[in-house]
Amino acid sequence: MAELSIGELAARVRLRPSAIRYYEAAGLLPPPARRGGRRRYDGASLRRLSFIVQARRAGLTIAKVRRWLAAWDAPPGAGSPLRDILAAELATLDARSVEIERQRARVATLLDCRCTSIADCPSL
Amino acid sequence: MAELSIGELAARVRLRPSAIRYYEAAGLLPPPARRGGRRRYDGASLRRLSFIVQARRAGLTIAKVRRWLAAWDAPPGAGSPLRDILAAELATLDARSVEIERQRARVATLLDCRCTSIADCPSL
DNA sequence: GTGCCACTTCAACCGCGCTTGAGGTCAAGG
DNA sequence: CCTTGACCTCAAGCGCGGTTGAAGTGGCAC
Repeated sequence: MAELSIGELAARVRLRPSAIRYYEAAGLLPPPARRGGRRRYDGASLRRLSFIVQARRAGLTIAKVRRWLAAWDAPPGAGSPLRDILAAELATLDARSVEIERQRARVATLLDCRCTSIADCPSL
Repeated sequence: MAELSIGELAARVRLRPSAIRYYEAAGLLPPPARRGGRRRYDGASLRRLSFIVQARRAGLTIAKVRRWLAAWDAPPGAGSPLRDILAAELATLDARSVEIERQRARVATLLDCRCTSIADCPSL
């Protein structure tokens, strides 16, 4: 698995090649090595991409992921606000989590109560 | 608070009036009563809209919210798969929750480890 | 009456996150 | 040699979730 084509890489993270090219153009993935004009990826690319995919699935925007990776890629100690950025991300992740938990509670409530309309539900 | 204009209603849920008109056009909110051509909302509208806003903040798409409300609005017992739909929603909410928790763990890991690049992070 | 502001409709536009299509290249298999 | 298929670039298009702008109306204060 030393080297992967864009198609193989895409298959590993369940994306389409077009999405990977898009991420590259968006500055999330560095331009990879090429052979015969075609992109060749390695294990590091795969790990970075996996991280991006996870972040996207957790609801982060492309812009946030980019800022994040950029902070991470910056020379360590070069005044990078990495820890602040990460901490802020933790906070927004937690906020999302809270919203979801709230909605979950509402759904559970609706399942329990026998009211006939959301607008009239007494427990809402 | 018996009657609300669209602007007042919007203020209560921190939306813009345009978003409320959009929801109405999208079939999430029933066309309200009018006075002098202007929409007039009551407490039931407010509760329904609050529910919609919460659902959106929890990450549900407009289409899902619509299907959901539609199932809820259907005559009770008329073969409405309400409980199934709600159960499915619970599952997707839980799935989102898991993704977020995963990402949170990754972030925490990154904060802990001192690696210099995401691609090289040993604990990823 | 005359501002003025919130409201009305309708169509057009926007940013996001990709996907799709046109038109071309490259490498392998028969 | 020829086809097949994955790849390349670049531009355009799409679905979502609204926002914005134009052109007009309602109702209240002065």
